[in-house]
Amino acid sequence: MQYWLFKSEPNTWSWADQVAKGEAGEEWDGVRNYQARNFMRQMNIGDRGFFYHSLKEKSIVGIVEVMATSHPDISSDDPRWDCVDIKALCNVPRPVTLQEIKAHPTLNNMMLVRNARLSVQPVTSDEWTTICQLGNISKISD
DNA sequence: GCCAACGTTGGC
DNA sequence: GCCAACGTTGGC
Repeated sequence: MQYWLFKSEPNTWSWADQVAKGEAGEEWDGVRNYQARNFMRQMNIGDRGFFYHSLKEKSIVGIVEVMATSHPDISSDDPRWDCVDIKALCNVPRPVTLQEIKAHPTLNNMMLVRNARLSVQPVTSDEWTTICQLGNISKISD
């Protein structure tokens, strides 16, 4: 299993919006960046990701699961763009802030720090574990 | 509100 | 193929 990070402006698409979709999930559409698209093409069903709120909040607030692999993004008439579908798995009881990430020796080299603008990014298993600990995520139910 | 970082576009 | 100009994003 691989780990990822999905970044969203909360006023455009928030964690609450994602949670409201429940098991139905939602297409992660609208990505118009080759690097982000290529990461989505690498995703498999069951991969997990952090849901990050940019702008004012700047924190990881949720865990999602990839429920459909990459397919054409119907929100674009340009065939270049693909997207995956994700569903909310659980909340992060104690949101992990960008400030903490930057200050943490295991996390301060994350893509989120190095390239804040990339909207879909890979996360290493070390980073995943560390953030789960910081966020008080004891166990993710299946 | 400002600006740095990054990506894209288009002229040459 | 280079690079200047421009638009967008997101942290501060």
